[in-house]
Amino acid sequence: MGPIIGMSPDKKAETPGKQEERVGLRGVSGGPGTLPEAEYGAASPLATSLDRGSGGSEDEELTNLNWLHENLLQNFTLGGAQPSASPLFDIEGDPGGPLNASLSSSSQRDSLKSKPPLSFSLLIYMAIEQSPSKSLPVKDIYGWILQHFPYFSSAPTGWKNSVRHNLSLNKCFRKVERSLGKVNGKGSLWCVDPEYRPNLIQALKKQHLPAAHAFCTPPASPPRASSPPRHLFLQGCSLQESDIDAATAMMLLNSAPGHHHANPCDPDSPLDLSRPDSVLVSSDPKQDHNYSSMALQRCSSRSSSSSLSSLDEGGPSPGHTRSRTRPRRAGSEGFHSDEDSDLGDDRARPQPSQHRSSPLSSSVKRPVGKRARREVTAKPELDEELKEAAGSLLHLAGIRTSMELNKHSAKSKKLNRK
DNA sequence: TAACGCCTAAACAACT
DNA sequence: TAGTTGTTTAGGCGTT
Repeated sequence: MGPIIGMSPDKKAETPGKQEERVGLRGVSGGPGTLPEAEYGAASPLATSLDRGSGGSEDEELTNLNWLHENLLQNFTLGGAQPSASPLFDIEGDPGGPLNASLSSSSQRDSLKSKPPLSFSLLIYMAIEQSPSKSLPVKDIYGWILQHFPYFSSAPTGWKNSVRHNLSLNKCFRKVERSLGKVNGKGSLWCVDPEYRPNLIQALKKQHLPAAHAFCTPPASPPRASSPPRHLFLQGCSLQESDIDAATAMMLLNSAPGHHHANPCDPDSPLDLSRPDSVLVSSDPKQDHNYSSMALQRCSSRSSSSSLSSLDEGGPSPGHTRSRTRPRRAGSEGFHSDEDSDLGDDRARPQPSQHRSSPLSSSVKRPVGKRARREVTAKPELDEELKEAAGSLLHLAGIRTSMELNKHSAKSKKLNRK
């Protein structure tokens, strides 16, 4: 998994030195966008023990960890509303957070200059999810990315093209008609298709899980420089998969009816935490290294064998091999569902561009029926279940992480004695 | 080696 | 008219 890495700024030589001027994320001026100030200006409750105890030998890893730490966790925190309210943010017992100290390290400066090891799909997803309305115009997506990833501020404008390309091509994102979402301004609002949100979440998890494990268990061989950790390094090395699941649940909590803002795409269908398969968690280690749509399809297929999955209704269907038979160009990016299967084999064949470039194509090509089906899951009585489930996960994450921290600190003491 | 995922660039049309 | 937005195509690279 490293197309991003492969196209690192080093290769492209797209990292001018002016990045140094805006090392701190908080130093980035408020971007355009509708994001609340809390998302940008929140203090750093996330300083990890690693930030403080970073050794020079781990600089390579810390660069990436800090990158994720700084760029994602501090901002992608359950909507960014109250980051410090989460157990995951408090367990360090350092509410203030040595952000400045952290940012003073050269590794973090480097991390901010590095291209984020996340696909544009996930960047867009995070941007949209962090927006109060769960929808953003392209310009605000630009702004969010610029805000959180200063790398792009000095990168050639091609990345914007890539963003638009992703929005258009990636089925995870839906365009909201201007009449619904935005009266003024140019362009449409973009939101995350709730049907694909589990996929995106899964992808997000797949980004960080492998390395999280790798960090919990010291790697036998030094990590390759070309493949930095792609994970959300939550609270140092003490995270386990369940913790990250909890973190994901926290993230999802932001989408819960009682917590999330109106989603123009699907205001009534938050991710159903009461359904364990809503968040596709794979236990297959192989899938941890692949957040591709195929992996997700396999994953959903697997999970669907034991229970009814939301993706079973609207997502990839078992044995669906569309992406293999279809020219990869047609929607090769992003996460696929059986949306295409709804259309039959028509989509399995190359289609003239005229079909897709229809003025109404973007709004018509997405089946409406599935929306109605999904609404069934959005029962008001599920709200409490959602909250309880997420709360339990939060609690579990906090306790577990604290326990792990204690273990970790005890281990550190042992080492210090030696 | 092929398939796949992702990124990048480019072109074009539509819109503001 | 210029800039932005959205769509599409093509090609390259890395991973599996």
